[in-house]
Amino acid sequence: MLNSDVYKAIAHPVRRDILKRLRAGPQSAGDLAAAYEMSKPSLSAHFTVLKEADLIYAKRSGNHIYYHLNVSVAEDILSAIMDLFGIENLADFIPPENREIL
Amino acid sequence: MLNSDVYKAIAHPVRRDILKRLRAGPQSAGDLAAAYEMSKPSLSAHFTVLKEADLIYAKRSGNHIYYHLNVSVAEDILSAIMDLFGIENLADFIPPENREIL
DNA sequence: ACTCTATTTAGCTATTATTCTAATTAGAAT
DNA sequence: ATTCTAATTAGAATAATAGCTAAATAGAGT
Repeated sequence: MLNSDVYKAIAHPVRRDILKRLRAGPQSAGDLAAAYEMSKPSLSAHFTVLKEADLIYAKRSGNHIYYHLNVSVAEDILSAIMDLFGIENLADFIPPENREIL
Repeated sequence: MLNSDVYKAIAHPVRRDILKRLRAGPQSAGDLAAAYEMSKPSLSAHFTVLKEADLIYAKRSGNHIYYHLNVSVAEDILSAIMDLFGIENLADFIPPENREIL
């Protein structure tokens, strides 16, 4: 089941932006910090929230810490939100021009 | 675009539960209040948050106020979250046993 | 062992969220 | 017009979030 902290984690715009940045691949805490007008400790706190929600995970390499997006929870979030709205037929949400992928 | 308040709105378990209840159809504020061990004013505050996020809307009938789920924002939320995780192929998230619906 | 760099933890303050009780509003019905 | 019911708004207390600076930790390199 979906970690309930996920909802709180994605409630903050900076944390959502961090997730988007990590889509392109892992990034170090410092690289991420450079992207925001915010102190490193504040960013670090956001990393902690995202980690506790299991949305990212950290790997140390040397004295850098690289954060990775945990894509595996995405499916859980999507189905939880579909459940929230009682959406059963996911196909309705695939735009017509993409339907041939099936 | 998706109202940014949506994320905060669904961050609270009671508010998520309210949405789930409204899937079955509109319900009055009082009926909803009866379902929670919480004062009516507190529930009312949650309704306000959900309204501001455009997730529900109210219709008065007599001296009851009926809350309706705003299903039309569901698609927006789903695509925003897919975007968050860089998911492009939604079909990957339809379980095999449901794929014949397409 | 010392130092340098990267990052986190600690401690603090300000803001926002959540809850309550009491008071108010809105409409219906007598 | 008064009263009853349904729901909200007002006001206050407490808890949680988010930001900062300063201090601590972890590992790499000298």
